[in-house]
Amino acid sequence: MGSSGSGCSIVWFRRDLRVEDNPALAAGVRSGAVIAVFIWAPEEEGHYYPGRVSRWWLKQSLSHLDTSLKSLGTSLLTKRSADSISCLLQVIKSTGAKQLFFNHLYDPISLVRDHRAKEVLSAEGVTVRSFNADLLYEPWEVLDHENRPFTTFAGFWDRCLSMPYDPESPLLPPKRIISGDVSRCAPDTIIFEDDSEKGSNALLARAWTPGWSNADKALTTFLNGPLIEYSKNRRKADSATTSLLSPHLHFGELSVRKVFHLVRIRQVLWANEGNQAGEEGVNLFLKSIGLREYSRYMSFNHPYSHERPLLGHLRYFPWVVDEGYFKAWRQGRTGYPLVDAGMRELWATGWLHDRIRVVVSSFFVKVLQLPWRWGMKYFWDTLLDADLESDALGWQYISGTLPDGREFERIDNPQFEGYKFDPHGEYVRRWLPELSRLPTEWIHHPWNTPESVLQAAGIELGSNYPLPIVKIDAATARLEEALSLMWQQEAASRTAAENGMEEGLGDSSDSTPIAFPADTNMEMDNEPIRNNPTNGATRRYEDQMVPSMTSFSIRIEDEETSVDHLRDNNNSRGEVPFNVNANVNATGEQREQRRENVMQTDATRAPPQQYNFSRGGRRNSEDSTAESTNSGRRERDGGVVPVWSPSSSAYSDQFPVDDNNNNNNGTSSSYMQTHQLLNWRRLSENGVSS
DNA sequence: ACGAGTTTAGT
DNA sequence: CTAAACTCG
Repeated sequence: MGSSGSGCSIVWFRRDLRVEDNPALAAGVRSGAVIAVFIWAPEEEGHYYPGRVSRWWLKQSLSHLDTSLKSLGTSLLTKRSADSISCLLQVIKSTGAKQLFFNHLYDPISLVRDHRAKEVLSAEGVTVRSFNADLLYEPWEVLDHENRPFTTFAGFWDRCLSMPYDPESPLLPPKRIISGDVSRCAPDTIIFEDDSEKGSNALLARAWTPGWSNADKALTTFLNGPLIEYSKNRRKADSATTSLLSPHLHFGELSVRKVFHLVRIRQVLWANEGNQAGEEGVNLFLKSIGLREYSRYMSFNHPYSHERPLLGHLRYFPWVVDEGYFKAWRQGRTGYPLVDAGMRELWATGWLHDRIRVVVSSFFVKVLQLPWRWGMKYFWDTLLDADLESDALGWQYISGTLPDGREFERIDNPQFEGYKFDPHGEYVRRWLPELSRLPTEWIHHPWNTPESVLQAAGIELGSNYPLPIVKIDAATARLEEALSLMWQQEAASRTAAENGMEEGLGDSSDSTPIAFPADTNMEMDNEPIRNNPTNGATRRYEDQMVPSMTSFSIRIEDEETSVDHLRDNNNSRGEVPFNVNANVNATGEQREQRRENVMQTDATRAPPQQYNFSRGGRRNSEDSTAESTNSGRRERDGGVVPVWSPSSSAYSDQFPVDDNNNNNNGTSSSYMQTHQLLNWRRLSENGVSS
């Protein structure tokens, strides 16, 4: 039966570890014999080597997938390599495969690698096709009325929910898979955990069952239960009423399109019944799905956003580089019970309620004023559902580096949040046994608890539970100071730029990020922490400067050019087809075609890489902007243009003239775009669907 | 990333 | 008078 070699196709599994609604797999099955491959190449991830619990999940999930594939007639070929592409080449050579199918990823590393994979393998005569399996809509499908990417979540999500066509319907799993011949291609054994990790991992299996069909069960459970109460319960730190789907979603065990469809069915049902709460819950849940979508959207449109704040002024924020603070935060010894409980839970379980993630990260950035990339990296290392795109988005929101994020100057007080999210202190008592006898009245602020009460509860502050490592009012003052410093430096650098100094003042010379601390492996040493971890630690202010990403060349323009740029730049970028919207009124079949073509086209026009929004708009300050919609401050951190090919680093063509198209006199490409926009409108008016 | 309470802009 | 925008813990 092994249809020997010729003509068989490789389905390259990555973060789409499911057989259901997997377009790449479906395409492989349609075209004949299939070789399913997973390549473990963590070296490619740079310092984002997956954490222990994440690797544990991956291991389980792969073995689950292998079992499913075996029942369908093939199996999963696992390879270990430092370089996915050369590994694919090797598999292709040894099996004679003629096609490669895979599903899209949107993290910066994958964008570059997958683009290269297409170039390299196509050059070898392999047909390469890629698909959307991770999103409701591809990032380039969701544009504003001027065909530019949205810069706020609200705009983005509104658009997603009102697109003229529905997300693709989920595909059924294949009934049978014809196995390609892998007899000449030896599988590698992948080591996902070392011996020291096995013990800790054993506990995980009690709480979680990875694997796509288990994901499906988890989804059903959620839909039939917690979803109705979702809006009610989400205020609580403790509730088991979250969907618990995120790790499944991260590894693509669950199709977000399926989730969306099933949830929408519930929504219609409950709307008909007049179930107000249920409908509200649905909207909230969908919004969290939307944030996940948006994280991919942001990553695609601003691929450096996991390294670098999107609002430029944050570049000048004097982060407190203090590993003592960092350690206290990690160990749950900050002196703020809600924060500490969260950090202990994270450490113990790899899981944290969404609400508490906000609390601990906000504390990290606003009170401790540590560089947010450290926190993000710690989340990456410890979360079971660690997801670079989602976490980058989350941390950027918290850090106030997004136009619709929380203002930076506001400090969330863990004491008040404690009584909001954990009104009875149950959550704190569960994770901080040393406080378990403290009455609810004091549970979220032990530092001003009367001595007698503390004694009765067996607490000695500074000894078995720390005093606050930073007081809130001190933090507020320090934050104010830091912010004014930041604005000063920002202004200084702006005038420097205006005085004709080098435009590209963001490029590599002054742009090393604050390095991760040496012990970023984050394993918690059990050394008891002193009362005040900052004693003796040198506290210094440093810029968190623009990191240099090896794969991209980053350009920072000044304002004048970026405005022009906004209009007429069609910066070239490999992945996005120019005519993405061209057949909006296409049939489903045509749309599928389009879907499959996406990311193969080279003559492409990206939506302008622009981030010139005003933040906090209305409270207009010193600014001179003439932008019609934005009245407030315009950030100088305007267009940053990722260049997709790692090799083409020279940025000679700052205003590339479009050679396929008629020339660009300011609005050229918008002829097409306006044209398409009309189609879109017409389409939705006619209610055409496919 | 909130959400309840309050102010202000818009019709 | 309603909706959007602020404020604030």
